Amino acid sequence: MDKKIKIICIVGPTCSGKTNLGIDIAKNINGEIISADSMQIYRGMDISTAKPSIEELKMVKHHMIDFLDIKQRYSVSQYVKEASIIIDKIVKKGKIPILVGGTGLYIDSLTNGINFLEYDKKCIDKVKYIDELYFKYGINPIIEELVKCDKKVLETIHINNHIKLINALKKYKLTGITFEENNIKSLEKEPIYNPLFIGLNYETRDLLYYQINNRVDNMITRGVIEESLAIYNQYKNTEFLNNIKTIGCKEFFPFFKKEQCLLECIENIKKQTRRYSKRQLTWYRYNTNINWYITKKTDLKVVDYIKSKKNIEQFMKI
RNA sequence: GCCUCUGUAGCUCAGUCGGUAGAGCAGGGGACUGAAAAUCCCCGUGUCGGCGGUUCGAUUCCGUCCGGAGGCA
Repeated sequence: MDKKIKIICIVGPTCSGKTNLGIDIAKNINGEIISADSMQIYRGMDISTAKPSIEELKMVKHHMIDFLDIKQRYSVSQYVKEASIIIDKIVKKGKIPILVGGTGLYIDSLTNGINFLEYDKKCIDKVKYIDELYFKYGINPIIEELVKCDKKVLETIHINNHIKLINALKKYKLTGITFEENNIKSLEKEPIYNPLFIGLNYETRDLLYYQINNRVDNMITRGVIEESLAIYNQYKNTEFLNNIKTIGCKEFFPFFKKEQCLLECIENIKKQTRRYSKRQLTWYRYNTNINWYITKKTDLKVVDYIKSKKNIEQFMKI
């Protein structure tokens, strides 16, 4: 009955041990890893995005990692499209696809089979005026246009969330249908994947935060400052600098500009990472299919791998 | 030892001319469909240092004790 493609998804907040577990599992069940991380896609930010090491990358084949220039923009729709092709290839080789990553939107969009409507590339120019409008006059003209074409979206998206409002208007202009209609349409096709979710987390928030703080200190000794400086120097006078959203990289820019002392930047990275992990947990909370492995210890690898292995074996038999 | 200042939320501090208190930060919760490590929304009860006194009523005034900072010996 179930012809869906079995796929293992390892999720959890940053610092919870996803990378290690993913590699362990992949080695044991003949799998390949598809990263689901919106920042590890970029080249040049190895330490700040906590990419797997060169040794780890040699152990197991990794995809969707380290392939894009910082100048390039990326999006969920591209991710779903490209990851799907890769998964298909892995399965055809007789191997197991293992999705590992912290970007909940990417994972859910893929596993829920969200179908993003294709835009006509010629149309993208038609939508540029929206950014200009916003730049010149702020959010009001955007709202005025939305009132005319997609009033309902204003009930869904908060008025202060300008990015989403702008995107909603662009979406309408590109597809001719409302935000809600787009969402319904995107779910019309049955998902082709059957995911097994494995979630990693710590027993207390304090422990998670302790791990995060430690990791940041560790990144410093491993050379994130140098790594970030190289990026800063390369893009400092360009528009691309603002595109860099990576926590653990962008926070150093005020230091390089001599606007902030180093210690402040480091503390800020810790804080931003803590907040990020909290947002990740909020994202995962609603997904009741996740099999959580909660630990008191700071090393999740051994015990939890054994537990998840049993789970995986069962899952593969179905 | 004496004098002065000080003790209020996890932290830094407002404030109440006596009617039991509020900001920032930290933190917590939530949303999320083409930027998602992004973006946005919501959340402040705490022995007002302890114990007494005055008062209908004290975190506020007075006394005393205990912290902390500074000054004089």
